Amino acid sequence: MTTNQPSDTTEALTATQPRETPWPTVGVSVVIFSIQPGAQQELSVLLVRRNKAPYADQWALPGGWVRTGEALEAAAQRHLHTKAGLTSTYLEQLYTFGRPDRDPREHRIAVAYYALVSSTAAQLPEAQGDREARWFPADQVPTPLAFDHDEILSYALWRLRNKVSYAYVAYQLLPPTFTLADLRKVYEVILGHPLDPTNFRRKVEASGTIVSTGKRVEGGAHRPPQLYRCKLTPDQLLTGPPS
Amino acid sequence: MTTNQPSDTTEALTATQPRETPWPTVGVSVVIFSIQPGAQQELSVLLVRRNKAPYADQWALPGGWVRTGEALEAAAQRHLHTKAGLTSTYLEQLYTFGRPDRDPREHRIAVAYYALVSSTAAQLPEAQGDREARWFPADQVPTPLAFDHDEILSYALWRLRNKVSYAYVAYQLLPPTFTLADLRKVYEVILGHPLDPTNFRRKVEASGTIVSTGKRVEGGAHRPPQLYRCKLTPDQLLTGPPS
DNA sequence: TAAATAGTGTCTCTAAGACATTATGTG
DNA sequence: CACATAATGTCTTAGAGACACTATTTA
Repeated sequence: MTTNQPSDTTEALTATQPRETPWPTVGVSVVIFSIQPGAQQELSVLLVRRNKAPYADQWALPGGWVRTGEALEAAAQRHLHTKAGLTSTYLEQLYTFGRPDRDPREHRIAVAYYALVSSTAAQLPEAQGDREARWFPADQVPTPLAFDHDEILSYALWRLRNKVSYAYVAYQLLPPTFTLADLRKVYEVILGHPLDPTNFRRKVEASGTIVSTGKRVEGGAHRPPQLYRCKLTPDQLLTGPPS
Repeated sequence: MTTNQPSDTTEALTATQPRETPWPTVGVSVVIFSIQPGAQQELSVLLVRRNKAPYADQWALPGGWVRTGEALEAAAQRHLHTKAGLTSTYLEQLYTFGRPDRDPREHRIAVAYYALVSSTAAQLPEAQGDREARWFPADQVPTPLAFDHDEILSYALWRLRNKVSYAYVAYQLLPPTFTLADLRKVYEVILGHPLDPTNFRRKVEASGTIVSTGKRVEGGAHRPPQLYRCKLTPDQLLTGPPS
């Protein structure tokens, strides 16, 4: 019975034949999104490379066990921190995946979350602990991912693309101050198509979710844009902005 | 260890002090919606009365264990059937509730589903198995419900009200043939406010989701309305109709 | 033919999108 | 001054909602 005891070393099992647990076990998986700073600003996802069977050497979503007595979201935050070295301002439950054969070792249910981290905080990851961790453009991940993580990822992408069009989640991907062009870029990158700068400005300004800091970007080759700050009231967190 | 073995009789435990399980256990809870036929057509929810501690005699959502090797949705369907005697055409995962203290006995995670059953199929329930089962108007349930079921129910209501405004779920609550007034009533009951019959008709007809059967309702005191049938194409299942 | 509900036609208002135009900074 | 991007203003169009009006059945 002790071999059924959950721990992070349980994954060291090399046996790939299914194990009969007395009931299904539970883990969390986290899809971590960010927009990488630099030239090609793309929507990116953090993946870790597995170093144990099953799916050894394949890329996977960070995640792991839920401990007895631990809230689901706390478990997600914990794995976000220990596996990816990140702290997220935004963490939302996605869906729970429970196909009995999704893990060849045993019936393990995964509660999937997605996290948004700001482009400033997202720089550091790389080589976290013993596992290799890397950012990949969201539409160019090294498929197939381990387990059913391809399915989880595409669902997360769908949800994010959906959510961005009716809620103010885009700010979570930006540093504290940003230009309107930055904000627009976030929407464009997530939605996958360009937006009219004119109409975008009008909608965002009408929403009342941003305040000018008075400062401007310096060093640009041309007319410098204003720097804004996000000002979200609680009731604005749900309903939203551009499409 | 055998006392930790999940089974439907585990609930017979009378001890209310928390039990340390090696890891969290998993169950499903199902919010079953229907619109009861008859005079006051209201949005209703099926509840079962608990006959064991904890929360003995209180009303609760039907649900129970997920078996090892059983898919989550299959577990939801099974409990829908055994606890409520119903078969649902529509079953959708809602959210997963995992607060460690949500069940006083142990850390049990609940994957919540909601089901829509047509008003014809919904007649029969009552006295299913040994437990009392009853339909309650969705906004007049006997609070507090057992566990965190109040929270689950209000989330389900929020989701249904939301979903009805962008997806064609209303048809799931109706018999195979129905009048436009019937369909409108479903929307009104879920949304909680009246809709303009004129504009409603226009939108539904424009959506192309209904076909006239050519028949009319007979026996009415006045001009008889047409009977329609739902004709949903796969790509219409997601995006939608009236608000 | 009166009552009641089914079903049609039309108007207004708002918001999204397209796009022309003006403003202001840097080389 | 040339250029590039920021920011403003205006027009068109599609859709939601309000509501006046016509049609058809039964008592």
